[in-house]
Order: sequence, then C-alpha cells, then structure tokens
Amino acid sequence: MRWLAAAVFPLGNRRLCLVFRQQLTTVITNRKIKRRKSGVFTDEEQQSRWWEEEKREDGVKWSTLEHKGPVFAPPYERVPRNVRFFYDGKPLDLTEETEEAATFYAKMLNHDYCTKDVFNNNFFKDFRKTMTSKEKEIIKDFRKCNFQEMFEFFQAESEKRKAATKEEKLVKKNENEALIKEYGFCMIDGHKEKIGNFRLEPPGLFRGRGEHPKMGMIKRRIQASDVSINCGKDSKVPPPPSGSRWKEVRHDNTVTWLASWIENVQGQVKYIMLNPSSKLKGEKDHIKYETARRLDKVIDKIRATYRDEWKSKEMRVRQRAVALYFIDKLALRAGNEKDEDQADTVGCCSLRVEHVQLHKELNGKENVVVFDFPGKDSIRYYNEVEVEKRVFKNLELFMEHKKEGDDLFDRLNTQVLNEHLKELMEGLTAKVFRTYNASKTLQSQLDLLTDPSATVPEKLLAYNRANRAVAILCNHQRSVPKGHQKSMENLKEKIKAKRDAIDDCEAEYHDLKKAAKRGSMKEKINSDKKGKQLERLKEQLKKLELQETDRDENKTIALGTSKLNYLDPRISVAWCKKNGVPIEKIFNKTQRTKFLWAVHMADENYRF
DNA sequence: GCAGGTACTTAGAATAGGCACG
DNA sequence: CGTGCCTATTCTAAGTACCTGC
Repeated sequence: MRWLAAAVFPLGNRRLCLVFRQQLTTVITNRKIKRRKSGVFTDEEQQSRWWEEEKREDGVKWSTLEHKGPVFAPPYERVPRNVRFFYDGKPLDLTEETEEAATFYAKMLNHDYCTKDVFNNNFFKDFRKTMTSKEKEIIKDFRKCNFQEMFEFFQAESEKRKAATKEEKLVKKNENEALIKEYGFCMIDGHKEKIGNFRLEPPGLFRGRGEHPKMGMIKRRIQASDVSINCGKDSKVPPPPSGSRWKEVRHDNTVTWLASWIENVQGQVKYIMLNPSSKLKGEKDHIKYETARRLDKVIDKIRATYRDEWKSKEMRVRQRAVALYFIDKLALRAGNEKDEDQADTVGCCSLRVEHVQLHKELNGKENVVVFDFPGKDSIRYYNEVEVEKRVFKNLELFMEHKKEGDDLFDRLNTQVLNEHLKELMEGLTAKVFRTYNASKTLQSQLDLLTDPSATVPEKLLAYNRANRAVAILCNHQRSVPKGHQKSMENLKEKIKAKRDAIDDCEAEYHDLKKAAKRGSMKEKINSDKKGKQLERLKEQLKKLELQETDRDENKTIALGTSKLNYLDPRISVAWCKKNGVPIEKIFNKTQRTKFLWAVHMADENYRF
C-alpha cells in the first residue's frame, strides 16, 4: 500500500506543500480496507487528507461552516420533597433557585474543597445572592447550613445509575449517541468534522486550582442570550431554543470557534471548538512541530548567543539571556504576568526572588540553583540544578538589594523575551523550546533505550521510559492514583502466583523429559507441550514484572500530557514502524485519530 | 510600554466505559 | 455473568501569545 508523505518548505511568506510518494511497508500501513463494497465512503475517508493538500495562506481559517449550535445544560430538576435542607437543625423549604445553589454545594460535600475557608466563604456569598429576601433573613450563618440529606440523595442517585439494568443503560447510551450525531459534528469546507466540546458548561461551583481566590463561587447557567454563534455567511444559522435569541450571530472566518460565551466567575470568554482530529487542529499541530524542527537547525547558534549575552553590559540583555537559558535547559514555561484575583503561580519570566535559592555548594555539586515555585495548575516545581558559574554570578547580581516578592528578572517579561526570540528565528517563542526539548529528548532517549533485539513488552517499557524522561523534564505530575498501593500489591500477588506456576510447571517438565528420554512418541509430545507451556509462563511473568516496574515508576508522573501536546507523533510512529511495534500499543484510539496525519506522513526513517 | 481583550493550546482531575477475572 | 479495576474520555481551568488602542 502506498501513502503520501509531505514536507513543508518555507517559500517567501508562504508555505508550499510538496508531496512525495513513498513506499511504506510496516505494521502501521495495515489498516482496515477503507472503501466499502457499495462504494460508500467510511467516516475516515470523508475526512479531508489535509496533509496531502495545499495550505491556505493568510488568516482565513475556513470558507464554509455550518453547525447545530451548542447543547444546553439540562434544566434544573428539584429534589424530592423528602430531601431537605436544614438550617440550624431545622428543615427549611428553599425556593427553586436557592435550592439549586444548595445542590451545587451538596454535590461536593465529600470533596476537599469543602474544608477550605475561601471556598466556603465564596460559596456562601454567592449562595446568599441567589436567596430571596425572606431566605436571606433566615440563612445568615454558613456553619448552620446542613446539606447532608441532599448529599446522600445524590450519592444514592449515582448508585442507582451504576446499578441500572443493561437495558436502561443501553437506552441512555443510544440517547447520548443520537445527541452526538446531531450536535457533535459540523460541516466545514465540505468535510464533516467532530466538535470538541459541543455542550455548554453546566452551572455549578467554580473549582479553581491551588489557592484560587475565587474557588467556590457560583458559575451561573448559560442562556442562549449569553451565546455568540459563529458560522458561514451562507450556512443555516443554528436555531436557538424556542422563545430565545442568541446574543449574536457572526460570520468570522478568521477564527475557528463555533460558539462562545463569557463565563461569569473570571469574566473569560469560553469557546466551542473542533476536536483535535480536525483538519484545523491537526494542521496547526503539524506546524507546531515543524517550527520546533526549525529551531533544531539554529539551536547551537542561539545557545552560543545567550551564553555570550551572560556577559553583556546591559542588565536587560543579561536577564533575558539567563531566562532563556532556563527555558531551554529546564523547559520552563514563559511565565506571563497574572492578575491578583488568580492563584499565585509563576513561570520563568515571572519568577520572584523567593522562588530560587543559591548555593555555592550543595550535595557535592557547585553553583546550585534550587527552584521551588508553584507552576501552572499550582503544580510544584522543585529542582536542584547545577548551573554555569556565570549564570550563578548573574543570579546573585539580579537578586542584590531585592526582598521577597520582587521579580527576579525585573527588566524582563514574556513580550520582551518573545520579541527577541522572533529576531532569532521566524515563529520562535518561549513555548517552542518546550516542544523542541521534549521531542528532542524523546528521540534521543528512544535511540538510547531501544534494544532492537528485545521483545515487544521490553520495547514498550523502553518507550514508556523515554516518554517518562520527557514528562519529568516538563514536570508533568499527577496525584498518586486512588488505590495505587493496592493495585501494586495485586500485581505482586499475580507475580508470585505466576512464579509458583512456573515452579510447578518446571518440575512437571523435568519429569516428563525423563519419561520422554526412554519413552514413546506420545511421551515426547507431552514433554514438548510442557516445554512450550513453560516458555509461555515465563514470558507472562516477564511481562508482569515489566508492568510492575512501569507502574511504580509512573506513580506520580503523567505521561499523557507530553504525548498529546509535546512529542512530535512522527517520532513515535517511526519508532513503531522500525521496531515492529503495533501503533495501538502506544497510541489509543483517540490519539490515533488525533495523529492520523503523522501515521501517514512518517516512515520508519523519520527523524525529528 | 502597558492594560485589556481575544483566540488558541496545554493541564490534571473527574467520570465513564469496557474488559479481565473469578 | 457480575464486579472491580484500569484505561479512555470528558471536562474545564489555566496557561501562551499576540493584537489593539492609548
């Protein structure tokens, strides 16, 4: 089977897509037959193969766009009369709106959020805003509110859902599928594409991460009159729910969103956009990795330049050079400024003096910088890094006469940095370094860790370890999964059982072999069979042991984020092809649809 | 230069779903 | 043939980046 691989070359301002034919032979090309006997196209074929087409220039994102509009959150349903809200020990009837707000809190009663004062205070403030004056008169003290019955009701509801019969679940499933079929897709430039989030966010309590000052505030219900629709000029405008109107209908083909609204807690615009499998997203993703590969061509020069600038007379230039060094070496995020009313987190440019500690010597290393700061999502970044002496000296200089709360790089921000980066390479920004170093690390780790003669499970451990190296670089963490310890114990149990089985099998094999030596054909066959069984058991044991290592190493590390956002998928595709590893061992279905372009574009010789 | 606005990518947690196992 | 567990999917918050208008 033949596939097309495309390479992109800069040509003046434009990019021209050149197409090569290439013979691919490995596992990945063993795809389902795509044309049905009837000649009807399958979904896959309906999708555009944008990677084989010419690219659109300028800021225009599409020519035609038609969709059905967003799906609204289901209307509030009152809880049964016997499910009561208690105030000061006594049941209290609430008006519908107040009751709904109470259920928002009740649903979270067993959550950690409810132990936080900020959360409770914010909730109570908004809760009171929804109350009638009568209710306000009574409900004055949050500590006297009791949501327990409501909480138990929702727990029971959830149990009920889980315990539903097969038939009931099937009905639900079918309803959901019908909804997706109707609202989950749009037509864009003649192709049917999946929408990412076609449901409007339901009302509830705002769950800010970390020490967010707004956690617990009520996210209000979105009405049609809050929603802006974006679609093609000549397409059918999605009908708003009867009796309502959209806030606005526009036809802006320089943006990719289908609908938007302003969320009330932070005042941010929220969007309905396409699924990652779409052409629009895929093309952008491809460009992202091509930009990172262009960085590879100039990285040596850039590194030499910033090292040189550590000596600059200009403080601004020195700070820029040191910051860039961190971004490059440690894959730090750019670090935009943030508002007061958000959680206090930082990235490189927004580091403050309290986030770094300088040690002339630490644990046998010299010139050590200890980073300790809350990053995106308030995930802690902790790293003890040995740096060049010059960097160390510069940091001492930057920190002179500063106190806690002062910016480390007081002459620098992300705009200044990115303006500089643009000079070094077209399209270069701080985040390109993260993509570049992540993909580069995967490639080099795969080279290092893959033993061509290893078994597939061993190769998979190598792949996961390479992936893990990237996740560690990018500081992609997760909380230890619930029941991790138990799951490890189970695995150990399984391993023990397997070992016992092997022992038994070995003993039997030994006896049979003896019997076979002097014995008949039948005994020989039996002995051979046992031998095969033993082999199989040993293989299974090996696999379990590899799984154990992998799972434990992965306890607090999240691999998904880097796989989805930082690793050029063509590296993985090429690795699979080269090593005879089926692609589905490393990409699940979602990832395979997102990265379909890469599966087609990369052969086993692809290098990042 | 900077404040505010817009559009898009990246992020971990929550939840749904499906599959292996007894 | 459930059920308990793990993986996949969904959800939406939180970033980056760049634009505009002073």
